[in-house]
Amino acid sequence: MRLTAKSEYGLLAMIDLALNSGEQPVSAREISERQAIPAKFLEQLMVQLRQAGLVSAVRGARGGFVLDRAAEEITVLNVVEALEGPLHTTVCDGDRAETCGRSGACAAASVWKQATAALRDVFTATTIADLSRTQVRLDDAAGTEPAHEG
Amino acid sequence: MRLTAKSEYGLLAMIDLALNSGEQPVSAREISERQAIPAKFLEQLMVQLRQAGLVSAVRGARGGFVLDRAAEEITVLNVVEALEGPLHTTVCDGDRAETCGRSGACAAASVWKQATAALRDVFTATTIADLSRTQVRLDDAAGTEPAHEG
DNA sequence: TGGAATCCCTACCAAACAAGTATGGTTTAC
DNA sequence: GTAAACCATACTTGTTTGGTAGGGATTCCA
Repeated sequence: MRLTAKSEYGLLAMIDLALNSGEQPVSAREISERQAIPAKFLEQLMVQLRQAGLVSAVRGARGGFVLDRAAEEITVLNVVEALEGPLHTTVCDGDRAETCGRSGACAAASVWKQATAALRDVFTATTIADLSRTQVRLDDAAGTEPAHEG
Repeated sequence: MRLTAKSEYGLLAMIDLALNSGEQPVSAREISERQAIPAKFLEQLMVQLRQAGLVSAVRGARGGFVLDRAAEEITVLNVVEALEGPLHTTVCDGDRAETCGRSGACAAASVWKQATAALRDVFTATTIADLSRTQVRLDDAAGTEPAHEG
């Protein structure tokens, strides 16, 4: 239940990959420059995305990353959980659940559960493909420097 | 977009007040003992709840707190925002919104907006009265030490 | 009148976390 | 064999979390 810059950067990176990786992989440096993400920080995120099975890495010169499945098959939830860990309630959880005495039988807990479920719904309903299309549309409308080149 | 122990404690305190304050106000110490919340920490939260206009304080001996309006009229969002501040997006916000270049025209931002809206919906749909009824039902079903006495 | 209970206020603190930075190793194309 | 890239680990700096400490100010009650 905690969203940080990691999730934002992660989404931007995944959108960038969806839009720019064709035959060739896209290097972390390219993404970092295009999306204005600190290079070394992005490197760490790419490792997590790889470990989560969302991207594949190509090592060595001319290496980089490619999406490991179709952008339609990667949800925002996949990216967020890869970077922030499983989306759980944060509150009324773990230790507290026992120390408060009413293990599970707590009215407050139901609200947190609903909140988590609502977030999960939103994050599951949107894919990287959706966001890529949205981004292209926004870039074209603005006529500014696009995040995609080809 | 960040939920901490404050919100949990705050909800428990509000439910406790709804269930236990009749003619007499309920002291922070009573709440702290019944709900297993550190006493001095709860005191701070009660100040915030008072400043947000959710509870009224009665000072001096035999003093305490009472809800400032009907439990039906106090939403979870009221309590959460009183304790955590306004419910905004955390990510793609503030500085970042400018530095990333695409001021507003960012596909990722739309997801965070939807997420915040979804949370707001959940928190607005539930009142302290709802939670109090739920808590009574849970306590009765469990047959354990209840959080209400009258 | 004087405790004692209670809210009120400010300050302080340790641990965890966020968001990077630094350094170097390993793999691969050219 | 060198440069480009990923990979791994450790460190840093500032903020937040979840409290604690210590003393006020107010009010009931004996």
